Amino acid sequence: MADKVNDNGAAKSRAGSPNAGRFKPLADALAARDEYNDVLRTRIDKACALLDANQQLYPNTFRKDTHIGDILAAYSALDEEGLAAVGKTFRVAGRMTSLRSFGKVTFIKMLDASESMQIFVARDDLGAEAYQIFKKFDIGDILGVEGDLFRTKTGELTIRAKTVDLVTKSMRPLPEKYHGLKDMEMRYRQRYVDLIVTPKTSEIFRKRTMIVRGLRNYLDSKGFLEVETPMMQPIPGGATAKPFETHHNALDMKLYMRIAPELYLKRLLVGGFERVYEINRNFRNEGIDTRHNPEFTMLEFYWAYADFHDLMDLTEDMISTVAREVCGSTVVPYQGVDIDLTPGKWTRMSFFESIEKIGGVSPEDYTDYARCAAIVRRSGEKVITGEKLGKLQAKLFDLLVEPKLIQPHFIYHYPTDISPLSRRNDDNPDITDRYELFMVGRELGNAFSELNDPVDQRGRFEEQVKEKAAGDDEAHFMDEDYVRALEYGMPPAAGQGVGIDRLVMLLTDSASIREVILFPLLRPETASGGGGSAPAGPATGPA
RNA sequence: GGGCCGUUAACUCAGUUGGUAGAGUAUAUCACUUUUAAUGAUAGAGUCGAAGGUUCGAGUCCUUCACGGCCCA
Repeated sequence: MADKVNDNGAAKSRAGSPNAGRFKPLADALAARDEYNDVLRTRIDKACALLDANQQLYPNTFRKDTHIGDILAAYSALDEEGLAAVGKTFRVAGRMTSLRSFGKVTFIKMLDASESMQIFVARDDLGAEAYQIFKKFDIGDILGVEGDLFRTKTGELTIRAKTVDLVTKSMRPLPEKYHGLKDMEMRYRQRYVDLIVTPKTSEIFRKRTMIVRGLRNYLDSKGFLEVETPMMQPIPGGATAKPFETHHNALDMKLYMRIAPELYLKRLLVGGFERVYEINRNFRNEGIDTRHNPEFTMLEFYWAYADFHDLMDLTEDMISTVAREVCGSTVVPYQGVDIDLTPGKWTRMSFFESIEKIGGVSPEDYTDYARCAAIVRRSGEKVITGEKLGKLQAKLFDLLVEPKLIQPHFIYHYPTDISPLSRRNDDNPDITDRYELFMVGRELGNAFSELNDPVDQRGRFEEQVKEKAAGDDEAHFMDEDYVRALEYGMPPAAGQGVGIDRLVMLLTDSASIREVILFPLLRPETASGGGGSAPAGPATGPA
């Protein structure tokens, strides 16, 4: 099939090469996917020619001694004379991302893990033979360069190459240098390409790491112990969500991917750990949109001998500290709006007060089942028969209040109906000492004083089991072992969950959760569907 | 699950009332020893997401499907 495509002269030269056979599997695979175009053919021809010239394509012998970022940091301030006085050569390695050739002299840009900088490659510096080889290298190849520093006529700090070695041949072309990679699907599917050509993308993921590290440092400094609890659970608990199911063969046992670590972390409070946290993945078998990915990262932490008021103070301090570390300010821009995370500026308002003041629904309406249901229906949400008042009120809140909470808000005293793991308020058993944290119109955290009365907890689980039986597949399971743990006695405590992906979205000004997850879940590629004609994975069944 | 939008060269995008498919970048060849999206010349490169339909004729109109994006539930 490949033979039928018009070949230019270069391919004919490959036909006579002793190394041509090495590339046949690649060419065949590309042809089978209808990807075998001129550009790829030329790359193979050039790679073949390099082999013919005894040039290894993937040597692991070059060793760099300097990162580009270190060179820029140390020498950006020096003028031409200062650079000449450095009297040192540097060995750098990275990907060639652009190339401007003037015949006997070429400027390239090299990108390594730290930064990008210009390299000046002249025939007279390399020697004619090495320069001929260099001219076979392509944009996208990983090169190793040894050279010294100088400034070009336009003043740019540049490495003058004494040697240029091929470190890794790239067989595929990079996207266009000016417009970059715009196709969202390809950016997500081929994140490796996105990371090469979109500086903003690698910046987001560096920041993500800084954010997670900042949270860890903060909690560690407060005496919290990081722990790891099961991701595969026989009884999924700790949240209202649909779990993924899986199966353990040797034990012939149904297992669920966890929807939250909560119940295990609280078992640790029973066990005597007084401050614990976990940062890890949760899995929820629900829809995918700009703020939901089936697997997402959550911070949960539990603090004995504290209550939800203590948590609010800690949360303000923790998030503003991380924002300052990562963004340099406690005021961060998000999609055109400045969000003020400065401690003390976070609004604290009760759930019902927010429904009245922000949602514009009077107590006569939201405390009356029929009126509440009518407002929910009018706002476009369904009311399920037998649904509890607390659930309707929560829907009211979601519809009328949440989208309006742009600046940080702690909304506290949630209805007990929808808070099966929270401690009841001492003065009013219908509400709990629970809050949720909102900003930019979405939930960022969920926290409460923990319910540690085993009798109350058993009753709440039983309520949930009834709801599950009535068809609510998000309702909680009964967890006898958890209740048994409480029966041993769990110290009074408060705990919180923080959605890390959403926090990263906020602190990196990202509109979609997929921008802050390296490999967001996508449907498998198909031969005819988007994202280029890339391989269909094993997940793709017959049509 | 519903609505809207997108899918054209490797990348970024044009494509008129339906009449044989275009540009820039990239690639190849040539020229060029200080460029910054280098420049100039020449050339090659397309299953117009897939499958049906309407039509003398479909990138364009219709239907279904796939993948993605945004909004809603």
